[in-house]
Amino acid sequence: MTKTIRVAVPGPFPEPLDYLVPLRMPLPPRGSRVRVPLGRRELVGVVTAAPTTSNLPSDRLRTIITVLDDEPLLDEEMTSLIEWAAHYYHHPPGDAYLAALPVRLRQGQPAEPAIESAWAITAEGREINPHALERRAPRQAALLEALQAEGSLSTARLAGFDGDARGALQRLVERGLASLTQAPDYGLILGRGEESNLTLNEEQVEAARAIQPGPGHEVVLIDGVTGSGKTEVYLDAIARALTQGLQTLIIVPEIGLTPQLVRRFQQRLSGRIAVLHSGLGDGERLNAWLAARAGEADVIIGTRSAAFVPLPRPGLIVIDEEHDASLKQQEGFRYSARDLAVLRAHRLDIPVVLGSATPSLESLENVRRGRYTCCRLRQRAGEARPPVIQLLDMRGQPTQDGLSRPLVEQIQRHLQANGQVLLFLNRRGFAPTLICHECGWLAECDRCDARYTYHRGRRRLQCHHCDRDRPVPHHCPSCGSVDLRPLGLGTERIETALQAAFPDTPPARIDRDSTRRRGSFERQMEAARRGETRLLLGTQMLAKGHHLPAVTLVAIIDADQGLFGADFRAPERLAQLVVQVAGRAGRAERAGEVAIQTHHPEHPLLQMLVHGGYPAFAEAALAEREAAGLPPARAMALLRAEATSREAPQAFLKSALAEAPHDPRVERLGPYPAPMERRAGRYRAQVMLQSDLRAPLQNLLTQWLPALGSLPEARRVRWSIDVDPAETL
DNA sequence: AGCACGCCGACT
DNA sequence: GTCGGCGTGCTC
Repeated sequence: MTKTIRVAVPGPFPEPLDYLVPLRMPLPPRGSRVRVPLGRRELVGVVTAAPTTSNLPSDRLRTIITVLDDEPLLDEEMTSLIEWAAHYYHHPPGDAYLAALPVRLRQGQPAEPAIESAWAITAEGREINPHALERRAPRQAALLEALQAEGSLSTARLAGFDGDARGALQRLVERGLASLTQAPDYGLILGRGEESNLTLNEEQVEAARAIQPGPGHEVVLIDGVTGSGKTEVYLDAIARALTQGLQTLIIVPEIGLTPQLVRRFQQRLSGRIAVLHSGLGDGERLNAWLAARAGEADVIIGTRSAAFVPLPRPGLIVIDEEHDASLKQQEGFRYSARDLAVLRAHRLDIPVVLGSATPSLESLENVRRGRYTCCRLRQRAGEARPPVIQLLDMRGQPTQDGLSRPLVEQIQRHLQANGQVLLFLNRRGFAPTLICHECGWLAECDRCDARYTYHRGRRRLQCHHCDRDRPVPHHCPSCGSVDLRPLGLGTERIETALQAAFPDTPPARIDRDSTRRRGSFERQMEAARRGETRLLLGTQMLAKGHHLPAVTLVAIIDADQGLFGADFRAPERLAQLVVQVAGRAGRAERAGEVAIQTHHPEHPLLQMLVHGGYPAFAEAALAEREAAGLPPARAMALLRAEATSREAPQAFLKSALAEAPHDPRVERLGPYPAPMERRAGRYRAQVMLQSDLRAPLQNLLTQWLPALGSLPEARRVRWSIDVDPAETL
């Protein structure tokens, strides 16, 4: 009798599909991969169950092609985590399963690490004096000497020897002096476990004490101002996990996973470290993942997708910069790495640490409700004093390409005092658009409800919302005038203005355009760290986690764009940005200054930040969300739709809403057009669902969504659901 | 999602 | 007469 198994295959299937396993094959257990036929394709899927019966008659079931893993690739903890996430985020389980695996495993390649060949010294080889060989076989002698010193030589190491090293080694093998060995190469980094030269201060000791790796679940929020040494607290806790023989998973935002951070972990921790980031090749990713699964890696540092790394001996999970929006996947399987990590820690019964200088309102709300323990770190290292924030009122001020007089003078002062200045503007290019001075024509993208950004260096107009890129017109397409002028501010323009204002201090511009080349971002930051660059200017990239100890002045060129954003989280983002950027200043003995240029100095958000800092802002923002009935006070989900016609998304959402089960506890808003209705040639609209409690909203979605696919209007749109959206755009 | 089938328009 | 456009439907 043949057996039936349930297989999660990639595709829009709400449930795994059933297949037969022929008698000659071993029955693959839950969590192992199989290759299966689907239509006329062959796919890799993950076994989720071995049911006794199928919903379909067995003559309609097809037979699996091969069993790819005899042992489960994913243990029960992983399979149930993935299934929970697929259910919670209303994403097809097959896609969720495959998204959780490294590409190579998704493609059906064996779950085996790279094998490294190496030549090892034999007992006999140790006894021989290499010089005895020297005359007739100098190459063998050199290699034997190296083998005696190093124990073994990897293939890569052979490059350091002259001539035919392989041949000479072969000779040594024949003489029984060396042997060819094969060992898995997980590509792990070996920690050096060096002692710290600084001791934890009182606050840090208390925070570290709140984190007890190993059995016992607790969520610890480390609310620590920049420079307060959050990382030292992590390192202390990770070191204790290591001594207990337990693994630590550290999740950091994409931009925060720098070589600098990895070096620091390597220097201070004593275990074997696996790093998982986007720059890795498929093979390296697979190795790191397998190292974690095999328990070979003691510490795993990774970005969002590392939330799905298997941990056979888990002891601790750390989420750094827990407020960062990049921890939420923005398309496809829209999971939050932070929320999943907290869930995992709960299920594994281990502690999880959330760290941030500007915690998310979600986490602060959890602290308020007593779900999370909060440790505050207010003391900055080296007695550095908190920066002084001041608002520069731009109203009626003459400006030179966005720089007001007072700001120019302030920069001057800092440069003369041998300080370092960092200017921040969250818009790259020269100007956000080009305008005709004669008729007012604006360079607008024809595929988006947005303007072209003028890039003067490249002499192009570029749309930052789609891939459009075109030459700058010589004259106005509307009236023919040649008087086309840049309108608004971008980093290129500020760079020009700085060059003019400070001819003796060349500015370094750091944005996506200037750091396109591989490694150039790191190089520029390194130059800044050494103090070679005194004047830095850049976007978001500049704000995150890079230590620039000599910065004395930080300027935010334009705070106004963040004050009036369409997204309800825009103020939160601005506040976080201001605080993070401000944290770059005054880390050494000098107190830093922060200058914020704005046309709305009286704005309550800015006032709050200047006078009460982030805690005051967060408290006010939480109260506001409560009053407005927005997250984290209430649960939210977004049904989005997009199509090439303006009507189709609206029509789909309308009939979708008509199908929605009625529940007075779930509020519905819309359909309404997305804040930027047209993007990359597609019109977008959405429906917002909100509820005081998660459960009714979840239940409604569970009942509602399966029916949406069969709506006639659904075929004219691309639609998706976003649970706990990070952005409502 | 991917891939077939099928039914209408312009072309070697 | 065919090549190919993308609407429609299915995959255990």
